[in-house]
Amino acid sequence: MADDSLPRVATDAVIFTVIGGTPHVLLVQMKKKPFAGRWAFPGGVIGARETTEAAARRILRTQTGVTDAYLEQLGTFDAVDRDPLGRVVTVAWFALVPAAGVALKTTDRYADVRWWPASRLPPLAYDHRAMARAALARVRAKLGYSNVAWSLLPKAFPLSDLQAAYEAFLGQALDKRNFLRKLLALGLVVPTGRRTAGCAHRPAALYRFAKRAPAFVDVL
Amino acid sequence: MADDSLPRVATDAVIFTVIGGTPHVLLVQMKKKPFAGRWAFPGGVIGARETTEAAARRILRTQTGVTDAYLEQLGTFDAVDRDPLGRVVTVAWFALVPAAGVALKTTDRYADVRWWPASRLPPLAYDHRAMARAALARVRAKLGYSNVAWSLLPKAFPLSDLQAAYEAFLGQALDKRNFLRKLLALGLVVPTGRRTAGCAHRPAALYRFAKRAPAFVDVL
DNA sequence: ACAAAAGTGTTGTTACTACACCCATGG
DNA sequence: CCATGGGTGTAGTAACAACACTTTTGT
Repeated sequence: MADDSLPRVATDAVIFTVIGGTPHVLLVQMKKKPFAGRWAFPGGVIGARETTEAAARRILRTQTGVTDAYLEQLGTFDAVDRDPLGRVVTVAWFALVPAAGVALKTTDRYADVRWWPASRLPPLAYDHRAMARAALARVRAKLGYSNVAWSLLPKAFPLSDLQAAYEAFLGQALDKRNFLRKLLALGLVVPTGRRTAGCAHRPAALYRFAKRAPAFVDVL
Repeated sequence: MADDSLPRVATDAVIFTVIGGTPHVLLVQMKKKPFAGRWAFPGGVIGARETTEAAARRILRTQTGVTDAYLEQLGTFDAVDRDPLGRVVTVAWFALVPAAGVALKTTDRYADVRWWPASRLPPLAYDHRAMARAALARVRAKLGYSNVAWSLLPKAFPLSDLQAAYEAFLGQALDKRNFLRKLLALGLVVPTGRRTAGCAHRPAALYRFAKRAPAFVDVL
């Protein structure tokens, strides 16, 4: 048993993706009391010589297999009674991953793992509802002033997919022409020269991000 | 002695103000080894039933007497070796206070307390240099898209003081006319009807913030 | 031929930037 | 009367928003 006077330090990972034009987050279903059956963000107490960032990367890898996603510290949640079993201070991180090629892996720690639409979450354990709100607000803002959308898409993508990702998180429709113009003018995306194939309509040009690394840009 | 396998949780407070047109931060001089004589942000391990926000408010009150400043979580710093005496995870908060009416109070914990110009800091203890960089970047950004500048000024102020605060943090000159127009158009400041007096030049109209509470606005 | 999504230009409006002179007060 | 900072308007420019039809492919 841990010393009652010292808080334990944990990490929670809020993992976002876009599925079918709407933002989704990864939730796990808890096994243990007092939240058995409840859904929550995957997380846990950090190792003795582990940083919270390393823990977040570990969780991301364990649950999704993704290793190079955009990962950012969201903030620390430390209300005294947030965990009924004792004082736990948790550092939340959020990640953006492309939906394609992610195979969710359940572990024996959890009863289930699932993508949930970010706007229709089930009741969550701990203070994870507030965490979800904060994370969604952060991602929305971040998309507007940075290039982090690269982390939501595969290396090459039709422009409509990128636009759909923006529309999904921003919750509003954007104009195709203005959107393309802006992104090209900023040098954010560049054409690969390749095209989509096998879809029942005109093939789309594939683009890639000029930089797949965080940068500040006025997208909107 | 604390259990070596459990990190301790601390808070550090990065307290900003504007003095003579340049941004300053509050630093304390450490007494104890291994950083005796070094400057650092005031901070310390949190109480058993204390949140990091409460701790930050306590530190702010203790060092400056200020109780109602804008306070925001900056982020958590948790490199394994950031404290040579053992694992300490610290949650940094930053505050904005008006220079006028702040009487710095030293405590017996520290050898000295002083305002330092944010661009010319002495060597700092721990990872506080990185903390300072992050805090300054955050404040700069925040001033651009929010009304938090209210926390840097007294309740009534001449417009030139507000402009000086912006210029101090942004590091660039702004145009008087454009600045006033923008703030009025946004409804961010309103004239009080009163004027400055006793200065050796034309008296300035005093303004106040429409809201002295956090809000999002496109200032720049 | 039809369905489905891709691609492509122009125009009006708005917001931003740049800029210089006179005014009120204290000493 | 002089020094100091306060106060005020306009015009050019650049960015943004709104908008509809044609093209290419698969079935």
